[in-house]
Amino acid sequence: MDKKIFLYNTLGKKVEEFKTHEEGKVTLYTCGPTVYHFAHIGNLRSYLMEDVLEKFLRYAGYDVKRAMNITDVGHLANDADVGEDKMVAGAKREHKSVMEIAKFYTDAFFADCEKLNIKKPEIVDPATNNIPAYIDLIQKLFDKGFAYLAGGNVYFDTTKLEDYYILTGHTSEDLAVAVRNDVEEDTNKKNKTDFVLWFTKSKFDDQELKWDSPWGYGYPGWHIECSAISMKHLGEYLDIHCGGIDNIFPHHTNEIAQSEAALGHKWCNYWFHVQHLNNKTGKMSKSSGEFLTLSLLIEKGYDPLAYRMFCMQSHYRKPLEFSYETLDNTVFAYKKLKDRVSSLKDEGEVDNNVVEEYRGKFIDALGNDLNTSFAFTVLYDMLKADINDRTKLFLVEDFDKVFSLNLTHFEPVKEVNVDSELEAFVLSQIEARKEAKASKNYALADEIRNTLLEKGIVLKDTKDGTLWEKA
RNA sequence: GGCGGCAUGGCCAAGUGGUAAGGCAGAGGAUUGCAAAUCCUUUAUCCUCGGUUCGAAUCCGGGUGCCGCCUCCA
Repeated sequence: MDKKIFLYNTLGKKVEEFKTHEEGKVTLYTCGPTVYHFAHIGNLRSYLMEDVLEKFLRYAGYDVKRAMNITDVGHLANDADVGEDKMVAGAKREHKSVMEIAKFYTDAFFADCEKLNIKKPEIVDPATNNIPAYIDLIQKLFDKGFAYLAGGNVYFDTTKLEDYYILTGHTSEDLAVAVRNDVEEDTNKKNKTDFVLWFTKSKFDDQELKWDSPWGYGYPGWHIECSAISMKHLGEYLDIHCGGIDNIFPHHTNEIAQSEAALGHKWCNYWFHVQHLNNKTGKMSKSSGEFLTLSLLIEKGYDPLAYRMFCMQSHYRKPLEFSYETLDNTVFAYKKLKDRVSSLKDEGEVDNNVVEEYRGKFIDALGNDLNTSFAFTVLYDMLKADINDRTKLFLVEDFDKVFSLNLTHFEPVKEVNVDSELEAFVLSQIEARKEAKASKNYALADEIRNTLLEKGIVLKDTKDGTLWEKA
């Protein structure tokens, strides 16, 4: 950690030097997925950039402890503020039990992550696993006078806080005028911004998942899980809390409210928010617009890692517009980059001075509010520089700890057992073509090349002879 | 209506006061029997108007456009 790292902090709305609560250690919390449907590639953009953040912090020398929840309890079903819990809706749609649905989509989520080389956080904890922790936390809020009971539900009283709007820049007047007209107001609340900590009496009666509590049989409000799960695993002081930008209000605002009310001191120092992925019509979301999943991209023939590179070429705090044109652009760039790396020879000796120089540039780029785009520039500059191939390979492998683009995983051109027959055939064809060329029978030479191409074999004539690869 | 973000060449994108990185595509050249691959060269005054400054893409103010949030969403 000899280099300073700077990150944009939503709390304060500016780029700040990153300092951990405990020297050399980072506690990192991520709002996990709600597992009632597949994640779309916009969701995955957030997790992807958070993965880059985590890997970069490790690269820079921090010991990172990261936790993530899985939301397998109630979220509402649709825009109109009516209907049933989303998990229940998902279960009905697919004729499965709620917990089966949760398991299915949790697995699907992590399968997507794996394809994108997103590391699974070492701590993943489902919301349904932590009911006693929510009850403890809510009890604490009662003891301290922040919670009240109304109409059977437990609410958090936001007026008891000094600065409820710390994350958003709103004022209480703003919301007083603003509230959307399609939302049915909850008359139990003392204040508009108060939120539910525990439901016993819900508009949504067909909740399948309910638990006993001191306030009655019911289920937790949707903010409490993140506070409780984070504190359970990461303690009273959190370094970084990540999430999508649309979680700033109300979810993260309310997390801060309940956490700091319970703890009696500042809870989390840095708030890291990833912007949306848009398409031409606007935000990609679960409830509106095009629902593009990773599986769909794969079906269309895209390498998930090309999507990873697509995201990293842009900045996490900029809205990114998805289009196939731009993705195709990245597909070419990714292939060219890998080809370039694969052509490096394992020659020379690793030059440690050069390594340190470029590692420094790489850390400077990413340490500047995770400037992934510039990190690629460092990579390209390094590949162009006048240094030996082994040093380049070493650095590519090193940078790839953060990029995670499998830049040094080359497809084996020849698989000894499986393709030896094919290899012999191709080599004989190459030899035949060479002879044809030597006798200036170009028609035959081209025919051989075209025939191989139809079989998916691409020939490359180089100074050292003809090479081939499977397209 | 309130709050917030964004606006750089065909596309993506860096840049945080000193005179426009990088990638992809395109063009020209080298190489090739021709191609592909590879290598070299090459393409902008930064949405608009005004201000501050010796000097602004970069700071300030007014527009315009796009996007998000305002208790379902990453």
